Amino acid sequence: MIMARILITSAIPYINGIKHLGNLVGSQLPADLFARYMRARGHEVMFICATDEHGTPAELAAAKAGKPVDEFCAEMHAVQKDIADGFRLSFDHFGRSSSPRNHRLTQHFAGALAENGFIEEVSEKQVFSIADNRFLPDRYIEGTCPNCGYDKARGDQCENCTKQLDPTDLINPRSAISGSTELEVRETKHLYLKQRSLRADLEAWIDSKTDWPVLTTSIAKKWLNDGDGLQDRGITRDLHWGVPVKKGDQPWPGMEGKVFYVWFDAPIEYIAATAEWADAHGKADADWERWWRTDKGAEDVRYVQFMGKDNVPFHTLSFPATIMGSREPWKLVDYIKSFNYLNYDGGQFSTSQGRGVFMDQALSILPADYWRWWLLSHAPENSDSEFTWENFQTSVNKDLADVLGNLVSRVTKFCRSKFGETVPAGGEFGPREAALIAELQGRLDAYSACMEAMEVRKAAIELRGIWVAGNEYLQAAAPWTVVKTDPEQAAAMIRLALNLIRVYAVISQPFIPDAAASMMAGMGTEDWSWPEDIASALQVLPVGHEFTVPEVLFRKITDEERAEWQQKFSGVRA
RNA sequence: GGCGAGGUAGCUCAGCUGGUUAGAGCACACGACUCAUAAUCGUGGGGUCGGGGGUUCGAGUCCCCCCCUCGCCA
Repeated sequence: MIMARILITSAIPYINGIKHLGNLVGSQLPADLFARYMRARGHEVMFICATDEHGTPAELAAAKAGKPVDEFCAEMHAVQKDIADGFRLSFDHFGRSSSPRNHRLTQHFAGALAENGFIEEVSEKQVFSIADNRFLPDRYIEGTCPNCGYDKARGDQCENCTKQLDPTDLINPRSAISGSTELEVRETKHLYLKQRSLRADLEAWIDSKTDWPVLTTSIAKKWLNDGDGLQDRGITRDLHWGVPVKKGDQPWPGMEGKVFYVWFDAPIEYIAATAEWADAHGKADADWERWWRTDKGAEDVRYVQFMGKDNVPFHTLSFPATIMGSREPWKLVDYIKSFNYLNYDGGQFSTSQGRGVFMDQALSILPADYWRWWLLSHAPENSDSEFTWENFQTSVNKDLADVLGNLVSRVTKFCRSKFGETVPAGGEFGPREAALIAELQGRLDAYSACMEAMEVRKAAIELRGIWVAGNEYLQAAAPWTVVKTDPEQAAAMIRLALNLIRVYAVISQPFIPDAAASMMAGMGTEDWSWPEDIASALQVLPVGHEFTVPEVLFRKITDEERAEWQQKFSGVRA
C-alpha cells in the first residue's frame, strides 16, 4: 500500500449554539469516520474543523447572553470543542474563524482578488438603525406587509403571504433587534466578488469532476446556470464583529469600519486553521503550507470536504472562485462528499424551535458510540433519512449489543471458564476455519472499498456482516460441545475467536472508537495494525497471551428509556 | 410557479450503463443451540417496485403525462 496524504475538512459549525444530530451526521461525523479509517490504513491525514464565528447572529446571541461578542465566542468555542471531544471527533485541529491567522489570510485573499481585477466596489442603499447604531440586514427589519397587512413581515420576505419584499416596501418599519422605528436609508459602499468573470473557469472545473456525487454536482450546476446564472457576490458588511476589510496588509480606502462577510472568511478558515495547527504545535509555516500550496508540497495531497447539501454552493462556487481568482497555487478540493438532511420523528430537526436531539443532550443520555453507530449506519446519503427512537433502539440493541457485544462476551467468558484467561494452546485450524478466513478476507475487501469510496451506509452494512460471520462460525463450530470430547480442538477454535476480537476492534475503530479501545484493552494488546492478511492477523495473540473479560460493551436501551426520551425530546428544548 | 432529490416488503433502506423466480436488516412464524447481554444460528411467509401510457424480444431500471413528499429558488 502506497502511503498517501489526505486533507480532510468538515463544514465548520456556526458559533451561536449547540448543533443537533442532523448537523453532526451531515459533516463532522462522516469526516471523522474517513479520517480515522485513512489513519488506520497508515496514510498521513490532516483533519481540520473550526467554529464559524462572525456575523450578525453571533452578535445578537452574545447580546442576548449579555456578553461581549469576543468573550461569548471564546466560551462557545470551548463548549463546542468539549462536545466534539465527547463524540470522539478526531480533528487534528479545531480552529476559530476569528483567529489572527484567518484575519491575515482573508485580507490577503481579498487583496489578491483586487489585484487581479475580481473585486468591484458597489454603492448601495441600506437601512440604518440609529438606536442600534448599526446597519440592519434585510431580515432584521420588521414591519407591516404592503401586500397582506401582516404586521410582522420581514424586510426580505413576508412569512404570511410569502411575497418577496424590499425593506423599503414595509409600512411602519422597525428594527427587529430593538424595536426602534428610528430608521433611515443610508448610502454605503461594499465589495463584490466578480464570480461572473470566473464562471467559465468554475464550470470547466466542475465538469471535470465526473466522480462527484450527483447531489454535489447538480446543486453546483443549478447555481451556475439557473436564471441569469452565477451572480457576483457581496463580500463585505457594515458590522463590527468580523475580519476588518483590508487589501492585504494595507488599508482599503473607503472601506473603513467594515468587515468581510462571514461567508467569505469562513471557508478560508480551513486554510487558516491548518496554520493555527502549526502554530499550536510549534511548527514552521512550511509544515502547513505543504498541505495547501501546490508549489510547496501539496501537489500530491488529496483534499476531501464533507458537508450538508445546504453548504454545497459555497464550496463548489464561492470558495473555489476565491482561490482561482487569487491566481495563487492554493489547493482546490478534489472531492466533495455531501449529505441530505436527517429528519426527526416525522419532521425536521430545528435549532430555533429546539426540536430533536442536540449534541450535548445526546451525550448526556448515552455514550458516543451508540450515536456514532446509528447516525453513520443511517447517514442520509441518497435521500433525506429519518431518526425515530424505535429505530434507534432496535438498531443499537441488535447491532451493537447482540451481534458485536455479545460475541465478545460469549467468547471471553467461555474461554475463562474452560481454559482460563490466557489464549489456549492445542489443536489446529481445519476446513471450517479456512472457510471463515476466506470469507472474512472477501468481506474485509468489500468493507475497505466502501470506506475508500466514502459509502458510509454500505460500509456499516459490510462491517456488521463481518461481525455476524463471527457468530456464524461459533454457532457452526460449537466449541462448547467440542470441548467435552476434544478440548484441544475447542482450544483452537477459541484461539481463533479471541484473535477475531482484536481484528474486530481494529476494523470497527472508525465507527465505534471507545468500544474498540475496550476490546483492545480486554485483549491486552496495543497492536492496532490493520489486518491486511486475515490468516496472519488471526495469529497476533499467541498461545499463552493473557487477556481479561471486558465489561459489557453495550448495555441495551430499555423500552422505558425509549419512551422517556421520546417524550423528553418531542417538544421545545429546555 | 421553476429547479433538484425522492416515492421499492409492516418499518428503515440496497438495487451501475434495461435481461433468468426484485434484495438486506429489523419486525413476524417455525426450528436448532444453550458458550453468551432471554443473546446466537438456520428456515419461511410477505411486495402488481406511487398511478397511467409508450419504446423494446424484455423495464423497478429508458421516454411522456399525472399524483404525493422533502428541499432550494423566484
